[in-house]
Amino acid sequence: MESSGDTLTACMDGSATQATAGADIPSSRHVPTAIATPADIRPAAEALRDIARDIGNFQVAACANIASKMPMCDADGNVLAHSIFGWPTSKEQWWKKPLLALSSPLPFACRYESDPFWVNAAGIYTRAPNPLLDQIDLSHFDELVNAQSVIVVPIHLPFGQIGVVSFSPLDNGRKDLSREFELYADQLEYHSRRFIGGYSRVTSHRPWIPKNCRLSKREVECLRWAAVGKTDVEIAMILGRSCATVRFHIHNAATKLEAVNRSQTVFKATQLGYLGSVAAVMTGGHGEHHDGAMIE
Amino acid sequence: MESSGDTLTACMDGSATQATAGADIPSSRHVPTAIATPADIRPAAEALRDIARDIGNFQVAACANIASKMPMCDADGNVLAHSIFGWPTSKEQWWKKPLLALSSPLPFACRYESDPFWVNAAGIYTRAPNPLLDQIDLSHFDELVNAQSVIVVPIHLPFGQIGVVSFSPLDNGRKDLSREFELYADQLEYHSRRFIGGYSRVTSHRPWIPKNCRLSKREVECLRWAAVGKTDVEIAMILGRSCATVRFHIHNAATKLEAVNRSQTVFKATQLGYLGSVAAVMTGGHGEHHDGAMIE
DNA sequence: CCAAAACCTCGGACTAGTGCTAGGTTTTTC
DNA sequence: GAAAAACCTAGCACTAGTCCGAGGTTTTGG
Repeated sequence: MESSGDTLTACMDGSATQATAGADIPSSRHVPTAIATPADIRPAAEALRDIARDIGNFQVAACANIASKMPMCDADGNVLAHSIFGWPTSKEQWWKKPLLALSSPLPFACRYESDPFWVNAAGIYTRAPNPLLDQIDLSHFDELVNAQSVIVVPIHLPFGQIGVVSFSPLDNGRKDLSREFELYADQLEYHSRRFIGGYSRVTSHRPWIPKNCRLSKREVECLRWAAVGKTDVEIAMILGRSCATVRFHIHNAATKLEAVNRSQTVFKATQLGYLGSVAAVMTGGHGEHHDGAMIE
Repeated sequence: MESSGDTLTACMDGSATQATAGADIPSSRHVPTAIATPADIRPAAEALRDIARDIGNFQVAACANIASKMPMCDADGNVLAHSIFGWPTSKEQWWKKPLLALSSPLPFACRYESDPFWVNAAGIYTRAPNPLLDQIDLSHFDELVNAQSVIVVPIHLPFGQIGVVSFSPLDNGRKDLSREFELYADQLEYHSRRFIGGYSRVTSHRPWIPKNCRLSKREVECLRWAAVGKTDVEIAMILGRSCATVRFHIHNAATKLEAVNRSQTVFKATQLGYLGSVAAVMTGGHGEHHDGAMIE
């Protein structure tokens, strides 16, 4: 209990509230779950494990990218789930069952929510209502998640990457985590974010360099409609331009993003947040009540 | 100074560190920057403004979606930048200049980084190195950002939405925020995240419901290659399958995601994190050293 | 254990959509 | 007022999407 408590006091409260009064703060605050180099992964994972245990007797499960089945490993290639977080090493399909909670409804919920939440077989409990989570199928919760309940921290990262850290009570059988969630969600979120963010930074090299990717207004406008499935002809009608013009703009955007075709252009533009979210609302909508153009 | 100090002590430290010892914690901790309903937007913005001022005499600038030029407004339609954050109301192109810091290099940096950072004309300073930020052009920093330096909190949200909150010193002329960043980044990040996250939740309705969007392994595999610009023929060669099979899988994925063509399929799959990040590394790469398949 | 339901593998032909090259026009910038 | 962007247009070769079809394999559920 002391390890997590001290750390948090130091990094989240103590320094900040007194600083304007001129208190002397150590210039390099050590956050145990932060990761700067691959060598930090193991100690950071251990720190996260200890914090979770001390706070509420939780077992940790972490995934840096819900799109990948690659397990998280330390600098020497040891799987964190086994070597640190204490999940059993079942020989076959070890990643399917025990890599925890990630089998089914949890990653789905993470796609739709950025705030921490907690789950049991009866529902998903968020701090603020999110209708999208109500549609998630929890019918096989018990089998898919090795616990009666679990606290989940979704972590949305650049380039469309989604990570997740889940905390399940070692005292199995607990079905209500509302109190723990209320108390510890902020801390768990903070450390999870540091951990997953740092891990992603040091492990995934992204050599992609869209040098001059300053898309123009028209280009984004066309891309936006293309992303929601409109064809050249439709976009041309919507924007009141010729079909060829639409193609020109999209081709220009592709050049700037160093993409070879329309799909890759949409993909890269989405990853970079050019089409973010607003387009989603248009999918089922009637257009016209959208935001209009965007920052050029 | 008292308002922010008290609040932070209560919500981030006090409760957490003592809870395991059984201290009695109020069941509903009030976070002033949290937003549950549209009516909360205004008080939350005021709280954020006050916190920023009290902490380090900062002025706030916020954008819930860097892809949209729509300004953030309260429930009555008042632009927060003017009515609360205190930015001047220039008649023409008000959103271009003063909405401030958001004009140029800042949103770009937010696309590549999920951790808070601070910037001046000489560079971008992160807690951990990020090569992608070194390529950003800061040559016109002074004109584009109405300050000599600024602390930036990027906020990555579901559906590929990217928001940002920036804090610029009211004491203009300050060029070094390293100390302030060290001390306050965590707090600023916490409140910014609550504010932007809550704002996005209550303002953007996303009626999109991909009911059964459980993509199969092959489907994601094909989509992944399609997203990086491979044609059907290329994907067929890569996977050792026929061209018809590749089309079958991608068409199936499109059906599940309720997409009408390939571009929209890639778009939706990207928004949902199915193609996240891993594919980016393949763009400039030589394939094969990728993660392989993904969770089905 | 069997059956149903997914999933996966293929082929061909036709239509709609896209990529690309080569221009011209308008607007912005210096 | 010239240069540089950005914007607009057109036609042709190619690619992707659709519709038709056939079968095999793995999961699911009774």
